[in-house]
Amino acid sequence: MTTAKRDTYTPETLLSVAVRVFNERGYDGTSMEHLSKAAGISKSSIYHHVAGKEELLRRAVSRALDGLFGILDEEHARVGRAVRRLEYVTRRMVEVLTAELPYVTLLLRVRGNTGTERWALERRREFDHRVAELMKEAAADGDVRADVEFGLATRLVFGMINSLVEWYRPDGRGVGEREVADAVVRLVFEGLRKEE
Amino acid sequence: MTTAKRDTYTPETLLSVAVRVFNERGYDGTSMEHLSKAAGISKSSIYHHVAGKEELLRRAVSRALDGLFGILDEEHARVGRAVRRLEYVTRRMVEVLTAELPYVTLLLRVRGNTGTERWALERRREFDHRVAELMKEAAADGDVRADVEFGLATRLVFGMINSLVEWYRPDGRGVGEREVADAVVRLVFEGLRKEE
DNA sequence: AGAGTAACCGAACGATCGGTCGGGACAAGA
DNA sequence: TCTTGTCCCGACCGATCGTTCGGTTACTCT
Repeated sequence: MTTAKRDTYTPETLLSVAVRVFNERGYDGTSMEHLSKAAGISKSSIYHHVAGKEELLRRAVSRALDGLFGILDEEHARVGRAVRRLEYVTRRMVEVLTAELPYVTLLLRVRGNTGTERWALERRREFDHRVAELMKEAAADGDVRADVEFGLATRLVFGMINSLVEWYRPDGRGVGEREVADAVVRLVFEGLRKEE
Repeated sequence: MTTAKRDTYTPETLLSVAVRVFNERGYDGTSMEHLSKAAGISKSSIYHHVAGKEELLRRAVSRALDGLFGILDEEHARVGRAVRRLEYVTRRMVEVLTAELPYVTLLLRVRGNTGTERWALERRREFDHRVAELMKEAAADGDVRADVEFGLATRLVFGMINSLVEWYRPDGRGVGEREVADAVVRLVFEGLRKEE
């Protein structure tokens, strides 16, 4: 049996606990004492698995960033008409956000107080820039409205997608991931007003 | 001369400094030492003007909440067809967010660790609920698309508007408040895709 | 001149911060 | 049985946390 033994921590399982607490209390609002209570082991035992608090943060935001950048490597994000690639990236972003929700949540809340946080912010800006390029291309193709500047439109669309981390909860019988992705794509591209 | 003397702090002027630092470092990531450096007075002097760190937070989020709830009392938000009221509230939210940017920014980032923060979260939920009711009415009128559930649509629209605090900076020659409000209303109601 | 007060300060408080240290319990391999 | 390594612990570290205290300066009012 390969699935047995599951009572001891690994860096990964400890990370999942830590990320949950980070999101509940905020990274700065979480002490190692909080983490030790949530994990059920002593504070010093945490250091047997990870180097410290900041490494937990680095592991978490790395996982989120890998998921996001992975989207840009997919075929549908690289080939085809820009507006179609933009729509694909939009949908995939929703999927990655919901799949890696706690990690992306943490990523979107870093403020830049430490070196790790500043690195995360820089990578985020890089991702945003890549998507903004896509929006720019779609605008050049004449496929998106010209009366909203592409940089502004990009930020607003990012805002809508990223807001998922503030309210989406995957458990139980809420809205499903597919339903959210459909709603976001519809609202972003077609708008709220009923089509006549 | 009534405009002279402006070198001593009042609770209000101290608040504006504190809110700026809170937004730069996060509330939990800001120490009273940070505040004293930013204000140019000693740590203990801060307590001459305000009761403590949490009172600064309470004053700040109160100001933001007053601005937001004030919208709902305005005439255009109370009378008329629901979809028109919704459009009005959307535009006014952008205006309040930009006008009270640092205060609303702080409000949107509270996590609920203290009593003050939990109170702020509760009032925010109340505001969100009021706007969701508006969306529900517009849907009942048949004025907004029926293929996106109204609660989901409300959250996504809130997400787009609230994302302003992550990037909008009023200084210098960036995008103006009016331009942002126009862009948000257009994207929310008409969508990104070019109209044929 | 004297009293009152607003604005500020340095020093210190107990508590908590992230992190270190030496060692105990226990299972596996020899 | 002895060694080795994993996993964990309580006790403790110096630093920093939000806050308090006693006092000084400077201005206003009488």
